[in-house]
Amino acid sequence: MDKKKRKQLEEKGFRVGSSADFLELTPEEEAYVEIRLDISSLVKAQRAKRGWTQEQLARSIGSSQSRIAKLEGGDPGISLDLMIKALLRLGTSKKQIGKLLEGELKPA
Amino acid sequence: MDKKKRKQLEEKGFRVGSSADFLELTPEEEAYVEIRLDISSLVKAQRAKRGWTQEQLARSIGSSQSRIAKLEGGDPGISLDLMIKALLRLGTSKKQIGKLLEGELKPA
DNA sequence: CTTGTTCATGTCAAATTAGACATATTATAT
DNA sequence: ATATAATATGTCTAATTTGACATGAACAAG
Repeated sequence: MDKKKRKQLEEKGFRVGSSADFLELTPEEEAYVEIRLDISSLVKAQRAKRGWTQEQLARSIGSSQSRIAKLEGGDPGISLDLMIKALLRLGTSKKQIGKLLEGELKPA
Repeated sequence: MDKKKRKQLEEKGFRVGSSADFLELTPEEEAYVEIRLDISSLVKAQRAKRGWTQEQLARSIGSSQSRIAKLEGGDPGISLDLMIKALLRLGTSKKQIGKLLEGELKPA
C-alpha cells in the first residue's frame, strides 16, 4: 500500500511532476513511480504524435476521457494495465516500450 | 474488458500457457498478453535465481503466497502493477525490464 | 463576449483486484 | 508410506480501479 503514501503527499500539496525522486521513497518505490511516469508520458507523446484527442483514444479502448486525462497526469489511481493498453492502441510496440524503460526512447 | 474473453476461454478448457498467440486476439490484445506473460515469467525466473520462496517474496511486498502463485501462473486477475513491484523487489532494474520487453533478456 | 473544442478534476456505483485463509497438489526427503 | 516444504487453486471481504458523468478551466475562432 505505498499508493496511499503518494496520495497523501499529493493531497498535502505535493505535485508528482515528471520526476519523483524526492523524500521518503525507497529505491524500489522510486523505480516504480519512475516506470509509471515514463509510460504515462509516452502515452501523452504518442497521442499527440497521432493527433488524437483524449476522447478518441478513450473511446478506442473502451475508456473515458477523464481517465485518459488522469493517466497522462500521472494519477496513481490508474493501473499500468490501462496505460499499456493505451500505448498499444496508439501503435506503440512492445519493443518500443522496452526501449523507453531502457532509457533509449525519449518521448518526442 | 478483454480479460473476460480470456477468462471465458480458460474456463472452457483452454490453457493460456507460455504463448498466447491463438484465435480471436487482435494484435494489440496479443501484445498485451505477451507483455504480461513475459513479465510474469521473469518474476518466476528471478525469484528462483534468488532462491526465494513465493511466501518470502509475497511477505516482502506485503502480498500473499497465493497471489504470487497466480502471478507466476499468468493469471489474468493479477495487475501489471503487482508484477512490477515484485520484479523490483527481486532486484530487477527498470533497464532489465526494458531489455526483457525488447526481447534481449531471456528469462534464464 | 459568446461558442465550441480540448483537457482537467471530482464524484458515483459497478467491476476488478487486493490480501488472507483454507485446502489441494506436488516434490523431496527419511 | 509419512512427513515436510513449496507451490497451486479456490473462496471470502475489503480496497482499489473502472467507465460514466458533471463541471471547470484554458484556449481559439467567430
